[in-house]
Order: sequence, then structure tokens, then C-alpha cells
Amino acid sequence: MKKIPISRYFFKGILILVNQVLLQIMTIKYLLDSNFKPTSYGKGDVIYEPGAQPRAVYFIKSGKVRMVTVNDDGKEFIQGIFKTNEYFGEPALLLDKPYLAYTIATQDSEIIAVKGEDFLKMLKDHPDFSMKLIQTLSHRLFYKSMMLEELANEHAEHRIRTLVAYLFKDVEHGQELKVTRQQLADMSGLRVETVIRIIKKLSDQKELKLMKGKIIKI
Amino acid sequence: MKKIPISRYFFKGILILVNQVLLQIMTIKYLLDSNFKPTSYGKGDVIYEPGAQPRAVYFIKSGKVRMVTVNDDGKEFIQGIFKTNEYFGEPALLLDKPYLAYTIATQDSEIIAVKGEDFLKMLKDHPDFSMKLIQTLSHRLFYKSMMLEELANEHAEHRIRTLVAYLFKDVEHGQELKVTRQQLADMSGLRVETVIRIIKKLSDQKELKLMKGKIIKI
DNA sequence: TTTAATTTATGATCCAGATCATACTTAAAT
DNA sequence: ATTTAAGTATGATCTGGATCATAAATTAAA
Repeated sequence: MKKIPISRYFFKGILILVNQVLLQIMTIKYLLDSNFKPTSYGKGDVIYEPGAQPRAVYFIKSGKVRMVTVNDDGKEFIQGIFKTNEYFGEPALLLDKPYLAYTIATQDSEIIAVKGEDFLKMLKDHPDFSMKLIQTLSHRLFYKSMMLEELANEHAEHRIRTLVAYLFKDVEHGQELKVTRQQLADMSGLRVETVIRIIKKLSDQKELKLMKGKIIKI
Repeated sequence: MKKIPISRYFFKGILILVNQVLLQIMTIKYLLDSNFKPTSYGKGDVIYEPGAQPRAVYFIKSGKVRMVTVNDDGKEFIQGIFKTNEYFGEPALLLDKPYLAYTIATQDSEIIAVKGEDFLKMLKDHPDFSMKLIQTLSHRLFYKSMMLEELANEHAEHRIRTLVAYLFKDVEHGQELKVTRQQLADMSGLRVETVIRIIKKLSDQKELKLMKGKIIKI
């Protein structure tokens, strides 16, 4: 029964979740140099909502964004997290289907909305860019396939172990995982209390360390 | 605790699940005309397994294939279903990551394995083909996002209602949905018994019709 | 530095859906 | 036409994780 208001969502971490494959510098430069003007969004601002018809693709010049679906009870599910130099919203645009999710600025962000026709032109003019897009989409599919299998088949502990292992990929040994239990819950479909208990258990089993409640990679 | 052996998986239906976007005729023709020779797979044959390193992309000349992940207990989750004129296995190849899933012929099939380098060449030589691939991947992402939200947040009845509505898209009114309860279970992460009870309930509520156990779209 | 707001923590209860068991129906194979 | 296998059906029990409740520890704000 969580509500949408946003203030507590302050991802500092999760630098790379679903979108390791960066745009090449060239494309970014192209965007920045050309006449696309970024829009500023404050923490918690909604960039688009489910049901809206897509007209643009969004490039994050700076900042961070989370994509969430919300069910009738207000429970959120984090579909993905996007950060500086990544883009989002392409699938809906390219299929011309209404968005399924909210995207919400997790922190103050500057975002360039590239109109549909311009985006298609970019894809045509820069074949390398198509290739990068294909890889990005592939990567998101990988993540979603993995999570689907987990949500469908695995028990809570397994889910959290898999998810944490995945997120640890971008964390140094001895460093903290900058994700709250609530966020882990919203990514795994579990409840905070359950996640808290499991994280504790994993700590007992020396699969990770806890310091002041922070999750530390061993 | 379902076992892998395959004989009972005889999808006749689900013509279009995740892959509405067909290859353009051109590309198929290109494939069929050129020197790519199809391999024959019998019902139940495994095309690739999780962990294997991808070397090719697979085009289905004829037949049907299901992509499933299997957990330690042997419980399956159907990640996707692919039929004639569709292709599968690209994401792993393009990311050069080992496969996550099994792909198994659901019926006798002829499948063309296109080597990685040839596939990349196709992408370069046929810009339209890249675009189609992008759309195909987008569509799969849509399906997976929808299912993730369902598995994470929704109760059994809601899951089945959503899944059945999705599958009904390709069924005429008064026609049967050619999917077994077990398959619905394997797509929704529920158990057969649960699915059976829910389908019965949906039938009581006149959301669908049952004839000789078959699910009929109203 | 005090107050307020988030986040983490933990125990007690409850229930949706899994599990188990058994039978019936329909379709396929011989 | 008969056997066999696959799928559907249904009741009884059990359990993992949700829910509820309450508090302590961090972190942010005033």
C-alpha cells in the first residue's frame, strides 16, 4: 500500500542497472551540439505516465530516472533505472504504443526529449547507433528474463540473493550497495520486512556485511 | 516439481505471443535463397541450453519453439514462444553472453542457424532489418515488463486474467485458446491446480466460456 | 542540537496459493 | 474399439511470506 510521492527515492547508487551499454560519445556529442534543448526536472518530477502516447525518446544529459509500474493498490515495481548518458522510452515510441510505466526523476536531472522523427533519423544516419540500441535492448531483455524467472519460480531468499549479486557487479569489495531495502523490495516484488529479514540472514551467512544498516559487499 | 521431458508440450496455438513483428519477406527470402541450410529438429529436441556460448542466431523456417528457464527444482518458466518466420537467440549473441534459457522444439521444426558474423552482416546490409529487429526486441520488452509487473504485484486471479486477455488478442470470438492450463501456469508462475480453479471462476463470471475443458473467447 | 522524517528491525498473526491425493475427461495411439 | 497418456477437476492440508503493530537506529532538516 505504498504511495507514489517520491521524496524517499534518492538513489545515489545503482550506477548501472540495466543499461551498461552506453551511447557512443559521438551520438551524445551529436545530441549535445545540435539544437536539442534539455528540460530540467526536479527530484520527484514525472517525465511521463502510463497511458500517455509517446512522442519522443528521452536522453538523460545529467541526473537519474527510475521507471516504475504501479498497481491498483499503489504498490510500485521498479522496471528499470536510467542514469546520465542513457536513454529511455524508445520501445513504446517505436511500437507506437502507450507507455506502461511512470518515469520519475530520482534526482534533479536534465533531459533531452528527442522527437520521434528525429530519433528515427538518428537511427538511419548513424548505423552504429542502431547497433548500440539493439545491444541496449538486448541487455534490458536479459535483466527482465532473469527477474521473470526469479519472480515466477524462486523463493524470497533466492530472489534477493540473485538480485543483490546482480547489483554487486558494480560495487567494489568493501563498498556499500547504495540501495534501500524498500528499493530491493520494489525490484523483487517482496515486502520490506521480508527483504530486511533476508538481508540479515545473508549477513549471518557471511554472504555480505552489514554496517549501520548499510549493505557492504564482501 | 515438473520434469523437463517434453512430450506433453504440443502448442498448436499461441500463434503470436511475443513476436508479432515479422521479418520482412525480403529478409526471409534472402535467407531461404542463400546458402543457409536448415536443420531439422523433432518435437522435444533441444536447440540450445543455458550456459552454452552463442555462436548463431536461429531463424525458424517452419515449426515452433518455446524458450524456457528451468529452476533447480525442475520448475519451468516459459520466457517466450517463437514460430515460423521468427527468430530467436539474438540478444545473447549480440551481447556475447551465455544463454539463460533452453529452447526446445515444440513440434517438428526446420531451423536455420545463421552464424554470428553472417547475422551482423545482414544487419549492416539491410538497414530495414535492423529496424525490424529493434521493434521485435521492443515488443518482447513490452511483454516482459507487463509480466514482471504482474508477477511482482498481482494476485493469482489478476495474473491469469491479464495473461488470458493478452493471449485472446490473437483469438477470434467463439474460438478456443489453444493453451493448456499447465502452459498458463508456466507463463504466470502459478501452479496448474490454481490456474484450473481460476479459469473455472472466470468462466462462472462469464469472462470466458468452457467447452470440454477448452477455453473459449466470448 | 533538537526535531522530524526515513529507514531498519523484530515479533505475532493470518491467508492465498502451494502441495498432496485422488478421480474424472478427452484426445491420441495401437 | 480399446488402451494409454495427457489434461482437467476438486477436496484437504500446510506454509512462506504478507500483514499488522511497535520500536529503535540513522539521516536530514530546522
